[in-house]
Amino acid sequence: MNRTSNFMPTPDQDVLEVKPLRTLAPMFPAPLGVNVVNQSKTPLVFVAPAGQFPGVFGASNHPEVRSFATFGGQDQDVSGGKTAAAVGDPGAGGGQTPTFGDQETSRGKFAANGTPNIDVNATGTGPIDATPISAYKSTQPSIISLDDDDDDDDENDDEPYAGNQTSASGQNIKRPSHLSGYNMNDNLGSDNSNFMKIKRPKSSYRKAAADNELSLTPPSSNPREIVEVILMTFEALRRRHLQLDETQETSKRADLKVGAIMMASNLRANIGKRIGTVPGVEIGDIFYFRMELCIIGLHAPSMGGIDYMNAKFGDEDDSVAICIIAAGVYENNDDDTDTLVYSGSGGISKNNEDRHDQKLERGNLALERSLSRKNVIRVVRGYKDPACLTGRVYIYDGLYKIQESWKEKTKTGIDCFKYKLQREPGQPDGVAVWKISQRWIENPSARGSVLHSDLSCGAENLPVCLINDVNSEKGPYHFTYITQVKYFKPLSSMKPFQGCRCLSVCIPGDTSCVCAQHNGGDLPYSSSGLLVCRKLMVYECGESCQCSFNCRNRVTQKGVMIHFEVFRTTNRGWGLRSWDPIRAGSFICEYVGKVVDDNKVNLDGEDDYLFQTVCPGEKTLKWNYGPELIGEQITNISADTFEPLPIKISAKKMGNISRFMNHSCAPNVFWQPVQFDHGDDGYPHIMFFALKHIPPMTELTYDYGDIGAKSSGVGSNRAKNCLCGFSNCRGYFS
DNA sequence: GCACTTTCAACTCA
DNA sequence: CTGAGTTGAAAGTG
Repeated sequence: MNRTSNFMPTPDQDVLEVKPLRTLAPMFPAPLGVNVVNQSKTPLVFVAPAGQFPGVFGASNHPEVRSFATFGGQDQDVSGGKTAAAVGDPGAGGGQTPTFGDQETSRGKFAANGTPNIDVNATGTGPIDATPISAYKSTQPSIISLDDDDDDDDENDDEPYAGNQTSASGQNIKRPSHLSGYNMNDNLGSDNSNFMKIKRPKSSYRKAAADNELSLTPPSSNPREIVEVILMTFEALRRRHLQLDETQETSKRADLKVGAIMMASNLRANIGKRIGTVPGVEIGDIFYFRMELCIIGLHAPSMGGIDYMNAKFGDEDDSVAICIIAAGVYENNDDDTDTLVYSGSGGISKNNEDRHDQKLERGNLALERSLSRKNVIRVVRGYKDPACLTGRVYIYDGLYKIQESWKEKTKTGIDCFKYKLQREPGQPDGVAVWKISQRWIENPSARGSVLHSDLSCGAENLPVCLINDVNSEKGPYHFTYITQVKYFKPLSSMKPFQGCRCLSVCIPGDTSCVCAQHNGGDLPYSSSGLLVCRKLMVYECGESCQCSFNCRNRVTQKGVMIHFEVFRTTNRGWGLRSWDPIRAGSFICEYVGKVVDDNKVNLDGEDDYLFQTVCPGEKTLKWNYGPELIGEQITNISADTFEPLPIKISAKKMGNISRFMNHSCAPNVFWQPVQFDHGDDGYPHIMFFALKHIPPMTELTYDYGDIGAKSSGVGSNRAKNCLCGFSNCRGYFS
């Protein structure tokens, strides 16, 4: 396999040469496209916690069957649910009608190649990206170290790209020579006081134990995976920072702090500016912080709306725009998904005195130059987060070109530059998917191809649509929709759950909260309900707790909060996806079904809907990584130490939406044991959480597990061939 | 290289 | 619940 191919322009492309304005040094060292991965490094080193789940046999429950929905089986011999998330060859799907299924497919599946499925080069005469290398800190382990020899690592050839990154003006990007600045134990005359702005209590920046040192080597040369690792690390650190900040009265803005850490540690992708697509970033990708755009190389300014750079056009240099954020700060109409009128920057001010006409400089000038140079410009659109009143979501909407520009007076009477951008043809839908799914949320009847408006018949908080826009099949085989797990013994006979005595709600940092103690001292969810870390077990507050139902430590027990649809896939039965964007760490749903007696499980024959706690692949196991960057122990579970739970749940005859989630070796969902209504840790609730940010209409998949790994051994003959086709596909699943 | 400026953030709190 | 006020990081600019 040609490991460099993802980064190289094809030789015969009409390549635009991009070079720094003020240096003569080439932007990237030869040879072009040298890969950024050092294979010799161990990927991530995890230190797994000791211990395992106590395997006590539990009792049962009086599960409440809140609804009874049945569906006639069709004559077609295709089951829903547990089938491999087969990935179609992009070219093999000929004849498919363009549907949202296709849209979804193009997002998830083509991701394996990390190659955007549009040919920017073919879309006209405009210049193209000629900075093909997705730079990544690969050769130096990112560790927190007290070891400060004050040497000048800028001359260290271990960082092949260090001296070659440039800013838009061609200046070398200043980088830290070491990470010791984060150690609050000593200052050591660090050469960059920027580090000291990152405030963390001394204790949390202590040196990581030697056996915890890791190198955050990307999992592969696939730029998509690199970007995902960067974003997952950012989010994991941000959630943890938030958690720490709550208990200590430190300042907030975990996004900025973590962004700075990752910048300083060079844990970022696509360093160096470029015109056109960014490797590993796909149209429709969603983000929740500007810093995320920053660290993956999509949009460099941390606040500014216009990203621009000097590029060479023939023999001439020109400063052109490369990416804009349209977040509705200035006046703009946002009805059309293919055109965008963007306002130049400057002029507006909070107090009216400072208001002035916009000037044709910086970003505005770059946009003007892009109009004449006709280069493509990335567009990111920002919207209010429907799930969070104060939050924002950013959606990457692909490449646009400026068609015209003009100057007009705003309502407040200042001159404002306007730029009309037109979306390049042939790109998959980005914001259009967002807009239409938002419309369905407001008005579900606008959704076409509906077979059933609510599979749950009112049992869930929100209706679950059944959709088939692929073929004539009328629905999955008969099953009963239930919303709670059915244990084989009554709940009252199980070990009781020890609750807390917090009044009103549990407060972070309250050392007397029994529930926090169960969870290792911290509340497991952030204030917005995101799971902070993956754990062996999460203990929510339950009925035996004194706190109210509004307590933050009650998330999964409140049930489904997402607008789901069960939809017909093209080649793997029925699948599950969402109309809502889902943020990493969000609760999705519970694996509901009938808990089966371990002694009988093999007598029941084949059960495609049997959930077992089989060890998942490393993408799932690595969800938390990054704690070592703030000097904490790594608490991840590894495949070697993973211990399955005795619980087995069958959703064959009764279940909920989770029975439709397909398998993938590159999943976007993971399972997490959660307890709140009994104390038998061998039989917890199996709750699903988002592994990463999931755009609307993306199929939800989790890793069914690797039966080849150390696991229960039960059902090892049940292996199915996996067709998911991702670069690291194991080839089978349980 | 340093100080300063600019900026379609992201909070908090009244 | 909204808007004003506050604290910001990165990178351009001189």
